[in-house]
Amino acid sequence: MANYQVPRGTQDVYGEDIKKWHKIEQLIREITTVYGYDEIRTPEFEHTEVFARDNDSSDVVNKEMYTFSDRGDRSLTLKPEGTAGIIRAFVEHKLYALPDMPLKYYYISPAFRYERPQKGRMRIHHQFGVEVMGEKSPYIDAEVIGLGLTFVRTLGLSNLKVLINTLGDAESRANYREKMKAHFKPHIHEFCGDCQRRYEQNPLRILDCKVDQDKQAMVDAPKLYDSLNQESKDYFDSVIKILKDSGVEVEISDRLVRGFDYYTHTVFEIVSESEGMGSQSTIFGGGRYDNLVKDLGGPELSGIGFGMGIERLLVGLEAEGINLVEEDGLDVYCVSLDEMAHDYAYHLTQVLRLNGYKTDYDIYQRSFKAQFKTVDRKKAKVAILLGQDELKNNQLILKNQVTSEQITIKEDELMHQLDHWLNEDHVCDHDHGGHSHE
RNA sequence: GCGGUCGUGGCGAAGCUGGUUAACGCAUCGGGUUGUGGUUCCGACAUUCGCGGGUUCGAGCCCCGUCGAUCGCCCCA
Repeated sequence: MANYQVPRGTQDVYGEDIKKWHKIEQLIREITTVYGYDEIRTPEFEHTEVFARDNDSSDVVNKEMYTFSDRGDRSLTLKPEGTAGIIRAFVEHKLYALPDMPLKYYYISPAFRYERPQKGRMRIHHQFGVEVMGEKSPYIDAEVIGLGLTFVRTLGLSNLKVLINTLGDAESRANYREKMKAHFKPHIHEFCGDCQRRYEQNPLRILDCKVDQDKQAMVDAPKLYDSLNQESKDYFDSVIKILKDSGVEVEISDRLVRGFDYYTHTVFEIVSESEGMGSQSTIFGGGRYDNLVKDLGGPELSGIGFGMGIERLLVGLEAEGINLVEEDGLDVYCVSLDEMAHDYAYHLTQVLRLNGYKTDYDIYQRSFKAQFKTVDRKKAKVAILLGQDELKNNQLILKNQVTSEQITIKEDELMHQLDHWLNEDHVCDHDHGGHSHE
């Protein structure tokens, strides 16, 4: 039996939902513009090695990638995240040679991950993300986090928590890694299978474990911060200070490690604390990466970025009862009373549309009553009534649906009257519909 | 990848221990004497219960499989 459902973990977006997406995308463009970020678009798939680098042991890379063969022996992978492809482009086009560092990019892109779907977790989801590459400064870290926060707050989210941590530089991490291995060595057999695997591959991630959270060895585990060298500590302290000085309340979370192995120094996660997020509460998260550019064949340049799941953002907005889209009704609806008037209604509708009025008419030539119901349902502000008598005398009946005022006018007065009703009343309203009739 | 719940018209949702007309609400459409709606009244609207197979004289209700959703784990946006 053919399966004509959307594939698992994917969805169609239409109706009210697509309007929310438009709103979000519009705000992304506005805010990134103000912050000076340019858009970058990279392919939906890359050579597999762009994502699967030897030193990355994350689950996303290890078991969730959509990898396929490109007819020959080339292995390609649908992008599971946004950063790697952008770094690849950064290196490939030698963008680091451009005059004004750092380079600031944003993207809106699908991401593909083979996972078990859940609320706020799809097999195709979309990320809004930014990357700032080529310079390393605590001000940049603060700016990136601030940009993301400004964005979600502008949309209306307020029930948020900003978690932040540092992984330090390579030296500090190596140092910590040894301490962790030494600490867990006598106890590791008591831990879950995942932890035992992490112990070998990336001991830092043991801290992420939810199962063994309460074990004594976990509680006593060495703190990452204590293994940091002075430079790493200073860097982190600066980031925190700049954030606090700019009014961002952060919660330092020394258990925050994050899934991708390429992070160094600052890592952060902005979570929604609203009920109804399911078990996926991170709205956006990211961190700094000192080695990724080099790993992808470029020079030793640092970068930082975040990824924000738009589907998950939508869940968060829903959870806080935020309505992004207000219904905007028609400006005008043409009601016609017989066949001749109907023909006239069609032409009048076109004229009004060309003049920038959102106009519709009844294509079915239904009854007067039915047409008026549509006037209501479509929230038309003005109804134009067309009948034999009016046609004969070159007149139109205009009914203002807001005030219920009804007047009969000459045909050539129409534009003036509509302008009066629909525009002049709102001269103080900066957010008017944007009619383009001069 | 593991465990739980669920899947009935555009939407929400009944359906008793399997029995034959698949409630009800919202929305939609038509009408209440031919040119004024949002109220109200009347009427219409699922050859069919995610899909496939099985048990049975008979299944939306039972069994198996499958697809999907959802919750928790894992992981992440």
